[in-house]
Amino acid sequence: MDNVNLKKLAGELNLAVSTVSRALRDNHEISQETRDRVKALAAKLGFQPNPHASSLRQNKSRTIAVVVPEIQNNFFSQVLNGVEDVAQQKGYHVLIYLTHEDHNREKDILKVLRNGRVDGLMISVSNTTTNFDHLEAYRQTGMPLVFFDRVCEEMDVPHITTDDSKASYKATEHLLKMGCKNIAFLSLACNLSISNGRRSGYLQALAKHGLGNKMIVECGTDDEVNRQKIRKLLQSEQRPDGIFAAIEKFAVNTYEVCYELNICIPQQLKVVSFSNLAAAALFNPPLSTVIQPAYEIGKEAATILFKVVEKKMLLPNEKKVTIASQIVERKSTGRS
Amino acid sequence: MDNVNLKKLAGELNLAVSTVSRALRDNHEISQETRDRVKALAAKLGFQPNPHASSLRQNKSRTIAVVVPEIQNNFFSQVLNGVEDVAQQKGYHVLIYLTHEDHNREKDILKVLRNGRVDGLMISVSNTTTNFDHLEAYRQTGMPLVFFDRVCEEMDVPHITTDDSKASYKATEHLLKMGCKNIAFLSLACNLSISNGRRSGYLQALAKHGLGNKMIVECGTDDEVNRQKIRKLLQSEQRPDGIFAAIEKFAVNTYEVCYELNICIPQQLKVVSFSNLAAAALFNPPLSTVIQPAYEIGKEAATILFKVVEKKMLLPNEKKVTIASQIVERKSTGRS
DNA sequence: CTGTTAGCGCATTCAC
DNA sequence: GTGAATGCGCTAACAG
Repeated sequence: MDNVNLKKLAGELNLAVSTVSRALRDNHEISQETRDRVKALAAKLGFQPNPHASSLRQNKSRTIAVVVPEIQNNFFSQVLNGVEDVAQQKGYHVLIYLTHEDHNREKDILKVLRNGRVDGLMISVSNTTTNFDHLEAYRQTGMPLVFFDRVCEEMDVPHITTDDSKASYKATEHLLKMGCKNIAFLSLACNLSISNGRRSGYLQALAKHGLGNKMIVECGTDDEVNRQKIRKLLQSEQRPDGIFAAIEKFAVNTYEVCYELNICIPQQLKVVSFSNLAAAALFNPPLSTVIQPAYEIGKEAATILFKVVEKKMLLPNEKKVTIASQIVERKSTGRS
Repeated sequence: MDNVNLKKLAGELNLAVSTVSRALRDNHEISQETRDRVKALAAKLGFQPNPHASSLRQNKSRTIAVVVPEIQNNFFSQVLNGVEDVAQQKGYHVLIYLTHEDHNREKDILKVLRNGRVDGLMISVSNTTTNFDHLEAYRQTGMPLVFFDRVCEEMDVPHITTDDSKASYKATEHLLKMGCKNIAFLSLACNLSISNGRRSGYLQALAKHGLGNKMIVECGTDDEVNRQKIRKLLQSEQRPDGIFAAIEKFAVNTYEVCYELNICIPQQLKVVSFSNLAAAALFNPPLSTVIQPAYEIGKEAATILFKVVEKKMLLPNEKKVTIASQIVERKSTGRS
């Protein structure tokens, strides 16, 4: 493999390596003529500087890491889309890591990244993460860090989230408005440290409207387990007339159980869910959704991360960015 | 930033840098005792070797690149999931690049990767790619390359695909079996070079059953344009009684138009589509789908790529891997 | 078994 | 304006 490098260019042009290096980086000490010659040859030979050598020398890699629980999920893939757009535009590279909601994987990933492989890291923490030492250790190295969506509120780093609590409040209120008296919340099994705005928005709405009988069912990753829990809920004595699902998956599980038990949506049960699925409109019946601004979150998080990486000052309002979610009302919460 | 490196470890332990390096890599020339001492201190100080230095020195980066048209798409995100699983297990890192179906972006990305940043590359080419010089140039550097899903058949590198043509044949035959006489195919606007098995499977099935009246409608990325084309199709004189969508998006557009025009699925129109959307079962009516083995494709492609990277011989059957898609028949193609 | 030396490719001093 | 020399942190060849 005849790698073309600075030395080779220098040889062909009878110049010093350092001159070539400077010419390519448009250093003003180099004459225009030399710059042009160097660039012409570089283009001709398809020269690409070795990124490891540059990174080693300059102690920066023009690479960021994105750590997410999963990617089989419209929300995170749209976030990644936003991140990649900004990164590509700024000439950065994006490393992707999946934790699969596993705290240990998350720890391992962060450990490996604590060494200059990347210039910065953005993460949405796993829901099994109860302890933030690994994040703290990462931050201690001085490397830029940004949280998005699933944040660690205790840490003083930029957060980019949606208005979970408010959106959740509105979604619950919407169910109440449509006549529900008895609303269950299908919650992510969440530890205390991770912000749990969705749950609190639900509770606040119930409290505000004087409905104390909260029903919170914790669901997880296993579809069959979720269906069992929902089945039990819908067959219980005080069966709810409304369900608010914290994530799309749980709404899907709810639909499945309703088909199975011949429960009519929305007549017998109204359903609303956080979801970024465009096809929710095609469901039977069309699913009312709380749509998170996923792409924007990714874009914003990346933009802020790059600002930190490039040591620009953050404006005060860039330290906690909240982008509003949007409720789309469809038949699943319609009047019977 | 008090970076801990080999030199520092060596200093603290009164050893040579090279000894420390070898100890950490479990070189058998180093005494067990020394190895233990070194490792203990490394663990204590949280030492992580600088990846750029290693990469520069060893001329490999333990990193691969995945280039896909988009990620907002269940198929590609499941592929990525498979890739990441294998990579994480093998201690590799994954760079992700999106082309947004833009040939020029694809070219730029490949150009930048032609310099040792990654040890190998897997790509599903953009549908605007008509010229493969950039891929050929990449391959010329000797770097491992693997195609998946959208391949360039002319090039002699491993291909991992699903049995597009066969699956497409079966899906079309399924529509025929359910009574369709007039089947339209909603096709990706595809150039000739990219394998177009889906279209040929459709045509073969029609030919086999003596139905010559093919109807191929080329759809694209813009939803509204697609809907217009489908609207026109469904309002035409020889309106089809079956639609086979090459990708999920087009099926969604079809449903939207059917709702709008009050066309009943499956009574007036049967619909089947390539799709990896789990929620297709919840559609109104549930959508019959051809499910591609996306996760497996990612896993297999990554496994083969790593084999090539590690210079292992490929078995003959690893050069062209085909993993079967699966048809799931639902109400959208049911008897009226 | 361990130390010394050299060099990966590049950017950056410091000379001239 | 340009060149020579240095070192980023690591691994590998060669000594001993």
